[in-house]
Amino acid sequence: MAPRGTPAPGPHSPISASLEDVDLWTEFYRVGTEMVITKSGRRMFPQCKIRLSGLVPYLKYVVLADFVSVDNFRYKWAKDQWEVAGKAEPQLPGRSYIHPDSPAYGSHWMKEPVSFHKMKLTNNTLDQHGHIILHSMHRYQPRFLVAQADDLFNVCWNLFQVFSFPQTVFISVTAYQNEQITKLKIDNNPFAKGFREQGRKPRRALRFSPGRGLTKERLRELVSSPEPERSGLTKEDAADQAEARGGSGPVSSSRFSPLWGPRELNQTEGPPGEAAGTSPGPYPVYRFQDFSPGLWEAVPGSDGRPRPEPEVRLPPHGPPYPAYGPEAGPGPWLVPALDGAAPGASADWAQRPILSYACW
DNA sequence: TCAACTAACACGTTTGAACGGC
DNA sequence: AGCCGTTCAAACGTGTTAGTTG
Repeated sequence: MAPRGTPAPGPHSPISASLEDVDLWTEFYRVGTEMVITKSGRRMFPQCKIRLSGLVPYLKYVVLADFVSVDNFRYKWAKDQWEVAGKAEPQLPGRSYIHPDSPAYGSHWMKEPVSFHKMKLTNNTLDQHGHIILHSMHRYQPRFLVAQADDLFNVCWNLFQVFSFPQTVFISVTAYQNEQITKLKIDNNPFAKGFREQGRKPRRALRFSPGRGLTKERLRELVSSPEPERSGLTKEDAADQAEARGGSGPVSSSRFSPLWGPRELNQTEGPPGEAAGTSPGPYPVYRFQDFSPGLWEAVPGSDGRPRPEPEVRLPPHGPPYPAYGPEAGPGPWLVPALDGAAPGASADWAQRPILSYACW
């Protein structure tokens, strides 16, 4: 237990954070990182993992992550690149992922990299699992927040710092668009090892797939249908499927160009791997707009009385990293410049509450 | 017509319970 | 009884894929 009244880090605390696997992130970033989001929630790859330093070892901290939209556009994949498809969908109620170790002593956080690998992304706006809700085909960037706190419900919001990393910008998708990203993921994600070998067996040659609009009624119809086939699946097809699953079927070729391989990174283009903490000092006071009441209701011994609004300071502008518009170089993005704003700057950055909805 | 979405699938990894040996 | 290592099955996470929606 941290001794109360211990001098806390000053406004210019030396807390810093660096991104782990920065080379991998950079490699993904250079191709145009896509993160799959699903209704049931999908983990991120590469993983969000940061290394913290400069914390006071005997003080407790809460570490959390949230996501901010990078711009106000919706994107589409056309002609092998991302193009703006229109205005962004209205922002969803923000959710934050509180690291399950929170709160923990500074020494704990600094002992090893802080991993957010259990964090999941979803496009289900009605999600009740506490996953991070995002719109598909939008660009987002994770932010990492470190706040001094003895417990989750007694956070010292005057002493927090926000970290973000330019190479973690991604576009949320429901299915991969860029084959290069698919290849990168398969090559680097151990869970995708089954897709790494060219000799993998063809699957589901003519498998029944319910698809998006299958209702229970329709499913019942199909199941109870006297027809010997579903979705055109004949006995011969079924036999073919069985054969394919049995391992004696033809070998499917890789969907990827043999020319695609590890890219040599241009270090001069790569964004810095370490984020400067956004010191709370000079930022205007920001108040919560949508702090989940449920969070407060969960406080042990809560008396139900309204609590004072915690104060949060946010950076006045977008994160201090290079723009991602056309000026940013031959990246994968085709983004019109914003009027009166730096290309790629986050128009909503200062409008997004921190910890608007916490989940863990 | 087509981009976007969904969910079952095969396959590999991770996790944790059960077990045996010391 | 407690610890440690091994085994094994279930759970989990992955990209693929084809049907469906709008």
